[in-house]
Amino acid sequence: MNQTQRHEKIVGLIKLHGFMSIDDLVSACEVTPQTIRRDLNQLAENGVVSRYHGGAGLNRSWENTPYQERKTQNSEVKEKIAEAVAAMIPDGASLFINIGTTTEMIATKLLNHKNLHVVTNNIHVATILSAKEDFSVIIAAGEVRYRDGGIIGEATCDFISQFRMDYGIIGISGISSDGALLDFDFREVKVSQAILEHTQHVILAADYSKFERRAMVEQGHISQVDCLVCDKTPPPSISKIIEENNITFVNA
Amino acid sequence: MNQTQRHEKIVGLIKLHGFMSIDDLVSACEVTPQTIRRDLNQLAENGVVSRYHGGAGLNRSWENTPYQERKTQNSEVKEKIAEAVAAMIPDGASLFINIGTTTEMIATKLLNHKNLHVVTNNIHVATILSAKEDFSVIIAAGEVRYRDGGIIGEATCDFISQFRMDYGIIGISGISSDGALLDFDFREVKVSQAILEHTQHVILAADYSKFERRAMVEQGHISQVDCLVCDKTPPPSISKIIEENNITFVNA
DNA sequence: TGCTATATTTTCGAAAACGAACATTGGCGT
DNA sequence: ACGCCAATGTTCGTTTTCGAAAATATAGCA
Repeated sequence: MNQTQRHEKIVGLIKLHGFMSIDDLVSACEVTPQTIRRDLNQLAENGVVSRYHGGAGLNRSWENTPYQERKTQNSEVKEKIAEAVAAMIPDGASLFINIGTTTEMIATKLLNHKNLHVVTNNIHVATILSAKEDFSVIIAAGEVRYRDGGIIGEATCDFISQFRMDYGIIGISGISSDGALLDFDFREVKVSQAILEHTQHVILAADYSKFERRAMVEQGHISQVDCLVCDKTPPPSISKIIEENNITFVNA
Repeated sequence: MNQTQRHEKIVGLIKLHGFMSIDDLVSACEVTPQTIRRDLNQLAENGVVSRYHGGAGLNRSWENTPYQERKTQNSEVKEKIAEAVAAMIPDGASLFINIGTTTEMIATKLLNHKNLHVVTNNIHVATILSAKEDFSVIIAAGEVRYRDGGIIGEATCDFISQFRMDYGIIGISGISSDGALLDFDFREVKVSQAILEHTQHVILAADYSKFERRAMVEQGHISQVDCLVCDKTPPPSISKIIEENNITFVNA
């Protein structure tokens, strides 16, 4: 096996397992640790993998830096929001979870629940939750968006519409001052609308930064949600809408 | 933040990133490296994460030892088969990829291709391939099986049947001596049948061990495939069928 | 208050991993 | 055959990480 082949093999193994120690790779490739170190350093220089003391793991920025950046942006805040949302979901509930880095964080916080029935169009959420044996995880069909693992398209909407769930957990790109929910991709919006229409309790998870963000496509209105979870009290204009529509506000 | 919360946070971060170094966790949790080590050792003892020199990563056996074991079983052989299959797929082709550890390996080998159109019912394949911007990856709907990330069910079949692809890459649980293709889960079989029927060139990837394995459900017959990729020449009874049906045999 | 148990930091010697320098091997072209 | 070059193995001093033990902090309770 030549160097090129070994590099491919190493990258493959790392992608498969998430992390490989030097020792693992030594026994897999049957070369000396030194050679593996050289390989890993080269691969890390090219940005293919991330080098750590003792081995190498998946690249922090898997060709999609913007997504990974967003993922860690505000992660403290998102975590608090995610915990608050997870606390609202009882064991055995059925729920939708849509696209968004916040909803992915929520998924990780749901791993201690029991017997959840989840329908999602987020491939990462599905992967995270499918690790639990007692969960039933159903994934919607459609094209997988390379940026963030979201599944979108007409087929997705049709599929979503077959269900009627207890809870719908939705993230959002932005909220305008008149209470409109905004997003960037109209196909994603269609899916969110379908979720809004087929859910009893809609929980909107949004950190405060969303109130200042503008996005192109209108997805619905905040009056359609039953509960808003945020890290701060929203601006006055929104607060007023929340009161008028009897929306529960949770300050995480 | 108390110990329990920190443990949750650590596990969450590791699940999110695949691997976390001690330093990463120190800055994330704002405690001493010693504390992180103690936490990680505890978590590793409970089998929640895998401890490495310099940090901790996803558990090798994420509650699903059998799957991860299968994944590394015969990995040398599977890799050769996967490379052979990937070499047969031209850039820009459209293809189905079904469930199986071999097919996942094939997916990693396809990452150097360009402009592929992929329909799959394997969530891991979708995750692997969605990292490529120029691929269009479409995932089937249905329940996500916790053991191996396979998507199965009636909705899956209906969805698959909408397409008509150039190549179908299928794995298999076993092949009986009369050439019947066998599997363990009848819902998975339905999906495979749908793939067989809607594909021009069917490529069956099977290492030699499959010829000795028995499984319950009949999925089809080897005469339905156009190409068999294996690491050794099949047993005589199968070889005869291959010749009679003009099936291309590739010895990886 | 003082006691106890648990959690965390601090300290330090041992073990592991690291990188640099050098020796060895195995093509490859002249 | 010869030398060249890249890849790999080997050796060794340096840096990092590890884990045990002692010191400090925190919380609960009589």
